[in-house]
Amino acid sequence: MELRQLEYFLMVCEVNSFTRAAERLYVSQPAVTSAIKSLEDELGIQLFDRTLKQAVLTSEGQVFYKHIQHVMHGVSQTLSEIDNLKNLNTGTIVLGITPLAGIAPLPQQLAAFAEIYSDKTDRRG
Amino acid sequence: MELRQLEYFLMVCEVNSFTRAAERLYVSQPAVTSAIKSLEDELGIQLFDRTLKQAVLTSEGQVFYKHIQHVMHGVSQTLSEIDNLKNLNTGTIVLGITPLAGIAPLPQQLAAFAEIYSDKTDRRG
DNA sequence: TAATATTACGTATTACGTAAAGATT
DNA sequence: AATCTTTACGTAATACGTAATATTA
Repeated sequence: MELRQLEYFLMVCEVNSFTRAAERLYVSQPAVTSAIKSLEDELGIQLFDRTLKQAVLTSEGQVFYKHIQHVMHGVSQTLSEIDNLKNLNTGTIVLGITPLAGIAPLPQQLAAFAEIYSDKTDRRG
Repeated sequence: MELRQLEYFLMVCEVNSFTRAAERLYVSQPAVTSAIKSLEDELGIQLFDRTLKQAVLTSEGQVFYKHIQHVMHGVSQTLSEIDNLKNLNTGTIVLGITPLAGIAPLPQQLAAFAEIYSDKTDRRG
């Protein structure tokens, strides 16, 4: 099971069509068919009913859908948080000071840092 | 980002070593190195500090770890639920009856079904 | 030097697109 | 007939293992 397959799966669920899902994912229809098929094979269940004009979830597919929605939401949140870390919107600064260095230059350095990131710094006292 | 990479990542976190993670995953060390490295490249952050003898999470790695734990737990739950569905431990039976068929044979048929799956049937009235 | 992680490289797997065929209304 | 899905197949990308190299205590 791969995230790519799950992504394709959610898209097919949303648009109820392999063709339209492929369009939105910017891949070919066969790519979607193949991904969903291998997913079904691995899970050992059929996810969609293709007998109708629309691709509609089977009852098992519905169960899978609910779970996978949560999983992919978690993935999204993870990537967002990582992006925040990279942009320094979130983060923790660890200060280490040796006795010899002294604390004399500290206030000035902290002020300089806060100045640079003035729009992003949360000054707690 | 792929589930395989996340699986490798969690294992390295657990054992604090690429070598031991590889052993537990039944793959070679280079496979783990490569998977983690491509994950780091894609995320744009460094997940582990390798300067020490042990592979230890960076601060960003710790954030990623917490999120991914939840994601993978969700994946596990999903697979468990699907297994339950396949084993008929969970499921919904939809009954459809046409007027012509009549309801006369129904009680007998339901009784027969409940008999077969007596250990798994939740009879609600 | 002993233990650990990385790099190099050849092989096998597979995701993809194009083209053709099958299936349902 | 028209629309949607699947199958066939060739190509490009990549996951893996073995072997060699680098790095740190």
